[in-house]
Amino acid sequence: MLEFADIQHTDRETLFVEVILPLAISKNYTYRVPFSLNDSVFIGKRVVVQFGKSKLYTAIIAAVGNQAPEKYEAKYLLDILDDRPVVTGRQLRFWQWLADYYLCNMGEVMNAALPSALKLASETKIELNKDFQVDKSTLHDKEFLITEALEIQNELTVGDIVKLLGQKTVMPILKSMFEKNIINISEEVSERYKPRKRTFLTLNPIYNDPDNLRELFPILEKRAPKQADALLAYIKLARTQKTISKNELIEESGAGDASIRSLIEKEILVAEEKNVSRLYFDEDEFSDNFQLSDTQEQVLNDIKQQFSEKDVVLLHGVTSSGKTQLYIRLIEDMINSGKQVLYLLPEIALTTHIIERLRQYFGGNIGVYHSRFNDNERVEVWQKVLNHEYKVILGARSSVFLPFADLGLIIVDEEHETSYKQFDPAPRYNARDAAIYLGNMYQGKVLLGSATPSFESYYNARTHKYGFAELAERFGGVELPKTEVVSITEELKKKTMQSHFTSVLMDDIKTALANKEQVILFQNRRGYAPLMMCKVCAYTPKCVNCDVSLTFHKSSGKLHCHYCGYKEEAPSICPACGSTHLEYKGFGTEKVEDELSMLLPGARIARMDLDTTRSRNSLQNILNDLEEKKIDILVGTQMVAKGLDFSDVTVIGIINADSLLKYPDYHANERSFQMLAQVSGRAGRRGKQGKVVIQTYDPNHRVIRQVIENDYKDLYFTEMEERKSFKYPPFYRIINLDVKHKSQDILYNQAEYLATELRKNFGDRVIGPEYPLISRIRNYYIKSIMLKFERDVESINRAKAIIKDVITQFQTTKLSKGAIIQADVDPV
DNA sequence: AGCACGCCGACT
DNA sequence: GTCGGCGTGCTC
Repeated sequence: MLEFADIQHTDRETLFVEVILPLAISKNYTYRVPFSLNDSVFIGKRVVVQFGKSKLYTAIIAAVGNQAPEKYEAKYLLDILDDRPVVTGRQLRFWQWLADYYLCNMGEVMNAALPSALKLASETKIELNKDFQVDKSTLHDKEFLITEALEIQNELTVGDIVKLLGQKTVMPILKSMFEKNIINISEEVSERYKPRKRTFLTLNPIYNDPDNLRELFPILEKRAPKQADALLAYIKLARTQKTISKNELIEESGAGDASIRSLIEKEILVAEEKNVSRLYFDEDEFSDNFQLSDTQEQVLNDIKQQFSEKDVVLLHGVTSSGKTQLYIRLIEDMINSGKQVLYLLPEIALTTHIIERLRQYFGGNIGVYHSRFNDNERVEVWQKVLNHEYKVILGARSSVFLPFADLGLIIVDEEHETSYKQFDPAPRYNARDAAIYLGNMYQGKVLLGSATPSFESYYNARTHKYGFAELAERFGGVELPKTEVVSITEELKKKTMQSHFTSVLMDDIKTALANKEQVILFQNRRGYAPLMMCKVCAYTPKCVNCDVSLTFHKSSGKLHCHYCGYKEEAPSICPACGSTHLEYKGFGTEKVEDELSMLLPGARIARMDLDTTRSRNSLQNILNDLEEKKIDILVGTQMVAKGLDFSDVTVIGIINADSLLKYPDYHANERSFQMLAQVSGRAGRRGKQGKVVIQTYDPNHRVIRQVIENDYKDLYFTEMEERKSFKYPPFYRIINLDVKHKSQDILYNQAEYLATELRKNFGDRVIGPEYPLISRIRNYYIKSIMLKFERDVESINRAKAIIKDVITQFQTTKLSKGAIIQADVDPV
């Protein structure tokens, strides 16, 4: 802490800083800089400030000035945490853009951007005042309890005391105890980042002389064979890597810690303790160069060519076309020109072999960043990006926030993935879109890659806003899967259906099983049956919160709401008329699994949907089982489509394509279509051509017809061909708004009000709030409004201004403190 | 986000 | 009467 005298008795200029606090508040706050820190204030450094009554926060300096605020007395800055800024000016501009674009506060962006180890918040610590003896008999019960606890524990946090007393409001008690001098209350901030230490071993230089080494071995082998083993292992390791840690040696040699310690005592090995990175990297040189196929080579040149004119290029490459190899070439080019590369992947893909594959190529140059890393690891990556130690970052969506110095290229793989969008806490950003802006800030290039590009990106490519490149064949000449459309109606007529399975699909499944190959069946509904209905009075159980019918789950025996999670016991008699004739309509994955196991008793069937993957490791377990061929048939929802590499799946069955293709809403239809294409892309690997069986009641559906007419080529590919000529409606940009409030009535008014305001400007482009249903999550009712535009930036900005205005109105009217929780726009 | 203040109902 | 609930407003 600084002394009062320090401030008063210097005659230098008084500085003020504006800081970003890691809170959901709309303004930056101004603090006065003590003279002692005048030389060290700098934009982007972290500082400690007191905000509110007692809390200390880590804030980021956003601006420095010398103008004293007029309306209030600024508090002093308490401390500066960094010698050098941890956040660059460019990052701060990126944060500002993100906050504006996604309608949130800078503090919220800061929370998402900084690894939490860099944001220390204070812990309120309570201790006994040792200079003061209390007469315990004068204390109230609660005060007595706290005093007793402190005598044993020395130090408690506010949280501890809440638990101790079993009541929520403890501050008044603490306050009075502080005033009575019984306790001390202190706020402490502590650095949470701790470097990791490791012992490294080197051979005593004497033994670099082979003669000395040769003398040593027989002695060791006789007296201490374990030590000899260890030494041998060391020499073996030293051939392939520069540094050898103690742990590695123990693992390699099978010798114990003791043997290695005696080697150190005998001065054969030299131990040295070093701060070590928590991040794995090996020093292996890049593996032998692979060869690009002619097609790949062409496409690579095509992309480079387009980068000379366009900042963003969309690469549409069918599954297994070798996109990653193109990425590697582009990354190599960037590294050679000294620039950094950001390689974005959806969360789920980061668990796979991609990381390993890239590490092989780029060794210590590559950093991996995602949310499963612990905080210390994340800070290390952050620092290494800041210090230019990493040239390539492989990461999930949050890696767009890393402090790049010179970003030359961003690759967004699986560009269409919805997991690039953050939903729950603000900022509700889409990393793909943010990456495009980021690329622009650094004057770098952005490559969007996907086997099933999102429709927005595809549109942008088609209108020449983005460049476009195509990889239309699979790498290594593997054939694309053959697609067969089967009419359920026909098979019903011929009476060849078995439960939900056509004879065609059944035969294919049986053939696959006979060949020890695997099958994936896709049914985009979980549960057993999505609807229960009384045969007599047509009563359907509905969710008490949301306006949807409840889905029957056989595993729980309950009716579930898929919107809000509400559950109730499935009735055995109709609650409306008392009839016992209740029937289940439609079917979900549970039922498919159920019926299939009756038809194919020998097959090992597993199910993959939200219900079976809810617990931590279950998804991984299912994938492992599939990999190890412990599963013959996997029944699943859209989850089975998500970029997973299944080894021996040769047959994909779409149980009912109509459920995907008949949404009333154009956008939902697009998404379903994409899903269909993604699922189909999973068929056939490792030299085997796959087969996709699409079951439908409606073989005349546009999409289905197209599959047939296009000679069973890759489904998505043909659809995209179709779209080139814009036979189908133009693409919309959408603003999605979710309004939430605890009271249903107020929510309704708010949603109506917002919609009315927007309608004044945009008329019938505003959809809702009647469109989707009110849903209820925890204590909040949520209602969605949608705004559709033909692509027109000016309208979007106007709409955003109106939305911002309404948000402020909501915040300032006492009537309703509901918030617009989401406002999401396509990239501009 | 915290935390205080103020208003209300329900308990020793 | 006060304890504790919750809504509202403020924090440089």
